[in-house]
Amino acid sequence: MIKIKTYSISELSKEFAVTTRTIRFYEQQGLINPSRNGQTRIYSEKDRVRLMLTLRGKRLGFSLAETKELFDLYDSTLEGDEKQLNLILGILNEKRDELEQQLKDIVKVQQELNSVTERCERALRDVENKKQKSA
Amino acid sequence: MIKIKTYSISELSKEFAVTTRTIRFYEQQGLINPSRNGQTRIYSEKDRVRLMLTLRGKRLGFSLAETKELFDLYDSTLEGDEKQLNLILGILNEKRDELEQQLKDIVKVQQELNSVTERCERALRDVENKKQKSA
DNA sequence: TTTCACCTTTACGTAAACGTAAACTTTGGA
DNA sequence: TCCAAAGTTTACGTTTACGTAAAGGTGAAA
Repeated sequence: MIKIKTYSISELSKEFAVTTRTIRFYEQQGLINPSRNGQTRIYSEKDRVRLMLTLRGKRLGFSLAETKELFDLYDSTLEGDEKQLNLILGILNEKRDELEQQLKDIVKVQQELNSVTERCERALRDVENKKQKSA
Repeated sequence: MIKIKTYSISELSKEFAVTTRTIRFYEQQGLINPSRNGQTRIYSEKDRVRLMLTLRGKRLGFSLAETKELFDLYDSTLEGDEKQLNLILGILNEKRDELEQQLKDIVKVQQELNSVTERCERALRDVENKKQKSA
């Protein structure tokens, strides 16, 4: 009998710093699929990974529906027919383009942040200089 | 008399592919500040840039409130005292960290997308092989 | 002059992503 | 044996970011 590591809802909630409400909500939206021991939810490693991926997606502004779509795509790659598989590849390419755009956006915002920081540091030096003079 | 380029709401709405409702909403939230000709809004280049930045922020999952905070920070760099300026620099550093995290997230998701794509292409080749055999 | 495009305000509606409260069961310790 | 901790379902509430009428002003072209 091989034992596979499982997790309780509170364990996952602590590990990822989200409420149990959030985790149950993700299940309701079809993002995770824990098994049950009676009423109690039991989370597998796969559930844990999907939770992690869901949260990572969130940080990138993915909606839960988008993330679920990707999960469903992934699951269907093992059984899809040719047309289905080509469709999936198309969607994956779209996502790839989105991510490319996001990368560009991030770089631009980083540059803007740097420019604001410089402006701020200049202003700070000006204040210092004034203090110097008035002393 | 120097003429400065201005924009109507529908011009901006077309350029950035958002509804006029969206643009007015952003104004209501304090993100842009068009002047008026009678009732009609007149957008300056600064308004246009802020709209652009707001939309870029959105693509990165920034809330309108967060973006507004950055705009306000930027505006206050020219008049802030020392304490204020240091506070701003602190917030900027936080944002920088967030962006770093986002960059890492993007790279990971890109890798995952690639892995799904490969899996998908393998499945596609398998289908092809089967077709070959049965022929 | 009237029609059309474009602008306005006001205001209720909505989807997403949870928060929060109520009411209940289950289970391992003191 | 009894309590506290952790689990459950149900369901209404909340915030964000707009959508979607409704009702009206304005200026130019036909």
